[in-house]
Amino acid sequence: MRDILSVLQDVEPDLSKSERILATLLRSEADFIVNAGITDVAERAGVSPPTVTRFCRRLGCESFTAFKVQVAQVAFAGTRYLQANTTSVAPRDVADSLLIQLQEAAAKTREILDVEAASRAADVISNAGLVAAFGAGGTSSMIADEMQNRLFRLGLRSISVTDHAMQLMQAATLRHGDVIVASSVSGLNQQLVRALEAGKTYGATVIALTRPGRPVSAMADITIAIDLPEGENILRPSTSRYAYLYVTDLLATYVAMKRGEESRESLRRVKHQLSNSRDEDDKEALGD
Amino acid sequence: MRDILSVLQDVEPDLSKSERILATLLRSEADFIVNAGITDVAERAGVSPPTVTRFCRRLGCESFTAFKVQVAQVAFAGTRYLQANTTSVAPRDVADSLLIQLQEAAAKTREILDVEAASRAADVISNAGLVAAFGAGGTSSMIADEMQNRLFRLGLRSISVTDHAMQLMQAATLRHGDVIVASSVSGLNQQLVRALEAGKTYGATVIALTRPGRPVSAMADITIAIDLPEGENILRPSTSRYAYLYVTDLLATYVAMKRGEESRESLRRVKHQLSNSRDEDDKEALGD
DNA sequence: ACCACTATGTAAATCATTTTCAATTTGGAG
DNA sequence: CTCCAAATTGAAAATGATTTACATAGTGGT
Repeated sequence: MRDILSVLQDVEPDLSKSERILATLLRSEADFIVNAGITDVAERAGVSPPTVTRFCRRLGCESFTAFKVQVAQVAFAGTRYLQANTTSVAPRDVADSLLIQLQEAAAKTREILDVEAASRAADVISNAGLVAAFGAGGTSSMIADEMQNRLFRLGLRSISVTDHAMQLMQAATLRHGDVIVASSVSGLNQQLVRALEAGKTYGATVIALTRPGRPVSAMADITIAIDLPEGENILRPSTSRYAYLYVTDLLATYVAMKRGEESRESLRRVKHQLSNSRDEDDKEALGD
Repeated sequence: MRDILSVLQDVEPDLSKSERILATLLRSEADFIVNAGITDVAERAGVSPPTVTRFCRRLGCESFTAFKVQVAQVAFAGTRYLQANTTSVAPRDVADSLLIQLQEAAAKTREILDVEAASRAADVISNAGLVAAFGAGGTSSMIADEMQNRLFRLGLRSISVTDHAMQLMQAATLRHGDVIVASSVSGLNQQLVRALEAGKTYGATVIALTRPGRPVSAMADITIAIDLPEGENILRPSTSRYAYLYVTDLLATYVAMKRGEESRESLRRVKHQLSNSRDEDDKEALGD
């Protein structure tokens, strides 16, 4: 289902004068439209209600109400998200823009997510002798650490290796039943591929969180595909870290559920030790 | 502005029988409601139209149309996000549930975010002699690392310290003009507080990403408040990591913008070296 | 078992939206 | 420049959806 703003972009060329006024209103005051009747919208734009109806039709909506729903879906947080690629440097606008990028990255990932593959991966991890999380570079090493951080709490033996030489060495020590969880945003990391290759020759299973159809994925037994377009603004961070973090969370949650009581007991122990040493409120989250 | 589902959760206890049917329908078939009239909704639920109107009012909406807009804002991805607290263990449901938690965490953070404080914090960081990112425990140490990872790319001298003893030692070496960025989800971490105290006595400015009104915040010159309720399901991860990551991104982006050309040049260099050594496609993101 | 209060539905009334149609404007050809 | 045809727009009527008012059924407490 296409969103109403991209439709607007398409039909904009053959819009009439009054309709262009409405288009501007839509882009700048979507939150107003969402909470107004057709009369209010017409008045604010200085056109007549029938013109508004016609505008909605032209945008592919059956009625004004259907149109409003579409607008609401785009303006979901009720505010100024529509200026997602705004060039504004006002702090509030930058914050909003960043937020919508985050939301889009996560939603897109969920959309293309192969839950079946993720579930199988969680199965393999649940029964692993050792889980080695491999990754290098900003996002990937963060994910490797996070994966380790999440899995050890569930009572799994796990390590994070973010150095290529160490990955290769660690891979050499693996055996059948062990698992490598490899993250690579580009999917091109040759040194990582070499480590995975080594691990496989010793019987380890390779799970890759990466872009499909690239060397890292080719080496994996199970690939959980994550494929996001990167933004163009070099000053802005890549949103892929949210996608990777989401998938890591998901895998950890699946593993926790599969292991059930075993994981619960392990988490309880971790928490017990933490709250003992810190005399903190028992309700605090696991790990600061 | 509270979202309609949290309102539903609140008022659920004093809902009548028919209204409960509608609540179920709302949770399971929001996408249907969004594209239907009040008559259709009434029919599908087996109740009368006035009951639907009354249900909407109880949820704080002026009219059925206003209600539909609210629903559309929550169900923006057109699917089944609404079962946020589902007890289903089907992989797809778990994935959706995790996603909505992520989205909510980010949206909530954006809502209560003090952009003015964040902007001031970015100013301080931009002009720092050294930025020391402190954090310990799962989320906070990840954030400290990430902060360092983001800032050094912008040409700032920065380090990440995730060990309490090292934090104290490092703090002792700081001087006027240096900055500590401290993360603490609980806000109670006493050892972190001690390190901050030390840093301040030597003239460092303290920026805290933490829960307001707690010891860590009390020690900070600038607090960027992050305050999220934690879920009850122990097997599920805390969503606060997304909120912290979001704020980290935001700070890094502000800093990058404030430093402008200086940061751009630094990023370009980092990228240049990376692509030289890896012979990767030049379009790849900075750092894997 | 009765009463009072709440919940729900029916039908009428209201209100918003859409359709129809007439007026105005625009663009092109003579 | 002027006239005509087509497209655009708005006023008013018509439609259709939603809400209100009221009556009935149900529920819980004394």
